[in-house]
Amino acid sequence: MSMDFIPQPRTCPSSQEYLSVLNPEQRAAVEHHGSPLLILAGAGSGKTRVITTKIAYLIGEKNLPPYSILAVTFTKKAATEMKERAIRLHPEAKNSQIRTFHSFGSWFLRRHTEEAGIDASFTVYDDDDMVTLLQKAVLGLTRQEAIHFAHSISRAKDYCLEPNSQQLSFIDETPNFPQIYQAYQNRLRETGNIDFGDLIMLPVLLLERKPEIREHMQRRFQVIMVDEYQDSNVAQFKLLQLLAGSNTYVCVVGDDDQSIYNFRGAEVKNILSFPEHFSGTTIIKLERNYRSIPQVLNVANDVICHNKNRFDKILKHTRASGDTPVLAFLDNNFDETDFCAQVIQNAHKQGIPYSDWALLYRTNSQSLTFETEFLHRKIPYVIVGSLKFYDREEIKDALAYLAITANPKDEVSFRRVVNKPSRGIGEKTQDKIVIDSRNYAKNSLLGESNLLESCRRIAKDSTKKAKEGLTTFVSTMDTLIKLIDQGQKAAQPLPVEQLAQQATNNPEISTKTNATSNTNNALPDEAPKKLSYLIEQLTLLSGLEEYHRGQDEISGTQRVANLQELANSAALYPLSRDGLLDFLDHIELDKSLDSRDQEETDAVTLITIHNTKGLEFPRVLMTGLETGIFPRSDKQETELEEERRLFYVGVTRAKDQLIITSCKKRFRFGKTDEMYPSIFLSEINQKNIKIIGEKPIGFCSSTLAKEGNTIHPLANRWKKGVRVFHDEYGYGYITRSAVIESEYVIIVQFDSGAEKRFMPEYQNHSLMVSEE
DNA sequence: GACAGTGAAATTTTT
DNA sequence: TTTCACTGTC
Repeated sequence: MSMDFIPQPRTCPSSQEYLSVLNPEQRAAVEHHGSPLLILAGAGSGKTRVITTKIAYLIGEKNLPPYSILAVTFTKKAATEMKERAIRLHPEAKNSQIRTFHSFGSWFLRRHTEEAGIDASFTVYDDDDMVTLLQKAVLGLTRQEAIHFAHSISRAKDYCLEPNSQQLSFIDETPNFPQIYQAYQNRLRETGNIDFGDLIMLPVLLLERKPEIREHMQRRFQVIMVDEYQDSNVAQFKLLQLLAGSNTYVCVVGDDDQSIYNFRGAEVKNILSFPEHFSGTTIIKLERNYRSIPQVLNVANDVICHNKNRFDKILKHTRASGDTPVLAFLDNNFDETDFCAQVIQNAHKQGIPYSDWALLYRTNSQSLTFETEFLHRKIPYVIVGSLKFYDREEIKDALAYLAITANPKDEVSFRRVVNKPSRGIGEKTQDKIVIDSRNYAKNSLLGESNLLESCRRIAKDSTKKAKEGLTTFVSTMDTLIKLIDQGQKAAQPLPVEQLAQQATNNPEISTKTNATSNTNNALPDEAPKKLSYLIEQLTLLSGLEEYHRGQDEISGTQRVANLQELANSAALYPLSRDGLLDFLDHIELDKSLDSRDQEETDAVTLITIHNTKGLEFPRVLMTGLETGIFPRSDKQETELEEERRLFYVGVTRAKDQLIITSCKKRFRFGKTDEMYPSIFLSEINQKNIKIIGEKPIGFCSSTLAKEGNTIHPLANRWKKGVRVFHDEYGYGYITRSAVIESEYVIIVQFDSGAEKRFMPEYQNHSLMVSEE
């Protein structure tokens, strides 16, 4: 991780200084000790400040060893920022564990691979890899089904449910789901690798079953803090419980209004029931918002108060008055792109830096038009979170070669590249090799299977073409493995020191720090021993480069350049097994981060709203506020409430300026769809927002009648849930009704998927209540 | 086993 | 519009 390279500030504030900037509640939270602590912190109330200050305070004032502090959060970006800020307050914080939950899981498992029954050089399978493996573990699944079950398995792991759990039906009611899960799990263990869910679940199981590991961890971490606690899932909650010994100080921070990951297994009840699980809990509320101007908070409050399932709380504003947020109605998404670009450029002319701006959207796909336009206008931007780079075919291929180099049992990566570029090794041959490897593992006393060994065996009685192909592949892999092992040898001298250091009570000044210094002190060998060298060799030897060079010429892509960039990004890692694993971890757990260490550039941030959690920006453009996009669907009340919380999160990112856009038309799937304003827009009180552009017909902020209260003459016949038929659109249900400027309006969700708005009074016979 | 041609589906959100 | 999974032919 990049954090090891963050320059330390010349001067650090004294504890007097950093405590004096806190308000009484924040200060109480920092100084609190002796019982579990739950901090209920509204948006922008300075909770990251509290956590980082608390870390500095514990190290500086309470003389706690930095490595005994564990602070976890959810997104990599938030973790990085937390670490940076903590280090600014106290340089020793660099030796504290400040990580995402998943990277903590990885850290933990790397130290306990044997007990966990996984390969010492394990890598992490992503969702795609899960699907590939599942299709091989359970034959006959279509891709769709495999995606479905892979999803269910992930959910099961979020709840820490094993294949034999009685509660699995709660996740997926398919009768043979437990068998499918079990088959997948067996196959996964055969590869020696793990998936994302395992990063949390395996540590939990290990801590449950191995008292000595648990006790060691509980001694190790005297303080555990969790940020964004409202988004923890059951497995993460269990992990926290197991890590916390009787003497561990536990402090969690969260806000139920910002819970936006329920779809991924997050349980708001974790935060609600925290005091029950940690007896004697002290609760501190942070209700003063320091981030946003009052006008922004008004908009946020207008909307969030429409949620029924929430604690009533008051966000008190502390800042001086600013500009009223703007709601811009635009004709179509190209106008939207233009408008946003224009706003940013105009501001730039007046001296407002690009980096003041964040452009928010609901789905990653929305970023594309902005990217094109910004490139065109030469507006610098950075994209956060889209899998852009690491999701590219050529990059995934190269990474698969690397994964096999690390772990030759990696079936998924093996299948991905054994025949790429084409070597005449089809699926049949692949199956043979994998089966051979699995049989070997079962029959051999050694128990170690190895796909490369199996390739050699199978090659013997294969057709000429396949034989040649296999030989080429195996010799490529052999060379790569030799390279990395030579590198490892070169890096030997220091790991001894590392062991010595571990003996002294400070187990992991991360392997990386040492490994990096290894390279610097490396043996006086010829070439510089960087991991980039391995990647360069890989792309050449495997034939990937040549293959993609051809592709580049045909379709004008940049694939060879991308491969080179991947190699460059590995320059910070040593050519060794540890270096390779670090690199792969870094990529797998941190796809959001740009491969280049983010230089301080003046650029607009393009980001999904989910990814903004924990971040703030001086100026925010929130785009695509249209029904069907945001909220995506309003089928279910609970889902709508989560979308509303997401809106709340987006709005409360803004410090000084907020602009919201909504289009009447949107071009997608090769055609233009008519769009309607998001329901959230009508929940904003008229006096709190400045509307520009032509209002869509029938739109009026904050006069949309609440459901059930409608007393319009038409309300009885045309009410929510009624089945209707339309001449053109067919059958559908009324999903919403309202009185808008004294007109009765309904929204119909048609079976065809279309969603339309009608005024029944004027529909005559094209729309009627179905007698079906 | 490779490849060209087809038809249908596609956009949640993340580690 | 683009992409990807599936089918049939060589």
